[in-house]
Amino acid sequence: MCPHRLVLEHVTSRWGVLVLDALLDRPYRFSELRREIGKVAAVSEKMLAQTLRTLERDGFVRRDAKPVIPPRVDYSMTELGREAAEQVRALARWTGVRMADVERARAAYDAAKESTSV
Amino acid sequence: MCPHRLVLEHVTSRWGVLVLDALLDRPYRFSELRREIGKVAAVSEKMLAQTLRTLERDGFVRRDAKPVIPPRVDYSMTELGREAAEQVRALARWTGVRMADVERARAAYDAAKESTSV
DNA sequence: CAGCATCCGGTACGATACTG
DNA sequence: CAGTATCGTACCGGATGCTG
Repeated sequence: MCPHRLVLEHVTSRWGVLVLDALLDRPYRFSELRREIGKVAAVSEKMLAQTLRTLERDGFVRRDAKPVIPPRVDYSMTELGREAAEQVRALARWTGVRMADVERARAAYDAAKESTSV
Repeated sequence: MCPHRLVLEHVTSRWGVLVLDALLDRPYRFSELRREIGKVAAVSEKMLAQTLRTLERDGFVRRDAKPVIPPRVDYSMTELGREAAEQVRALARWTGVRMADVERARAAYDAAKESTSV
């Protein structure tokens, strides 16, 4: 399987999309980011950490851990990540814009199914 | 959860990406499409059928079943689907172009981990 | 050929508890 | 605060067999 397909899956993954979208606007601390994303969909600590690590490893997200007590870790976008995030956001926006068409299509589809089954 | 997030997930799903990409070039019959996608990654009949149904319901794919024996079903893109597919393809292309950067980032990340753990 | 029904294993994911 | 470790589950997705 093509290696770049995996990268695409990381970027378009459930939480990857939301992380990229949030970090595109400004850096976030861990819990802060969790709360921000939580406005849209509840993400567990585990999945957020995992997603961030994956994106960091792929070079999309920069992790900046300050050696202080209490711990403080800031996440921000790299230039590479910014390019990815912009495309992801464009696609996300597009789905928003076209949502009405999608729902119309769904209604038509469901209506057609209904008439054949009854 | 925002409804358009679901649409995004359909479009960027494992097989959704490949289906959209293939149908962007030309219409396909079911098994033909399965073979075409199979060049990249093996998809089961079940998942292909499921993916196609979802994309059809969302109004991205047009399904044209001819009432003949043996059955013949052609799948093609709607205008809405074409818009989505083009963005998905652009993102897929981008990951291909930037793959070298990603791999360099991964090597750096793994090397850093290695030195701290040893 | 197209595609639905069924079963079944892997893993993605969430909840909770614990650590530095 | 920022995670890791562990556990339990729900669902994704594959294999197989059957129908029109």
